[in-house]
Amino acid sequence: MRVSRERIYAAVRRIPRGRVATYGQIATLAGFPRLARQVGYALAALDDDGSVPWQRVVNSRGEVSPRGEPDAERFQRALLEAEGIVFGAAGRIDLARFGWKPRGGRRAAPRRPPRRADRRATPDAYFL
DNA sequence: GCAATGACGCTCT
DNA sequence: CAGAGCGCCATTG
Repeated sequence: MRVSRERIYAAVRRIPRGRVATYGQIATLAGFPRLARQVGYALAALDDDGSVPWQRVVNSRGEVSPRGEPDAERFQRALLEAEGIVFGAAGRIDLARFGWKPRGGRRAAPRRPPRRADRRATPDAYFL
């Protein structure tokens, strides 16, 4: 399946002013569950003409994602604060309060059963 | 074509 | 709660 940037931008445009959504959330809304990285990539490639409120997309911990340029990060934070969003002491946004909860539309698809993340070291490996 | 990279996210330590 | 590891996959060199 091909990831469409337009669909990602369309989902971002749905985020109301004064609220934020996570990369994963946008990916799901755009129809590409688990492709959160692609969302960030699409936003990075965005040429900021003001038509897409990219500043309203944050990571799952409610913080502005670190970027190469620290300036861009502060700029994003300033934009959000201008919309009335409050940052906590740890530089995080309370998603329970400012997170966007889309009404209707696409509901969360049933999550695929988590895979074992534990296949790194077998007991034998320790025996060397 | 192959390897590295990254505005992410989840699990296990 | 913080860090480390790994899966994810479009882009880039």
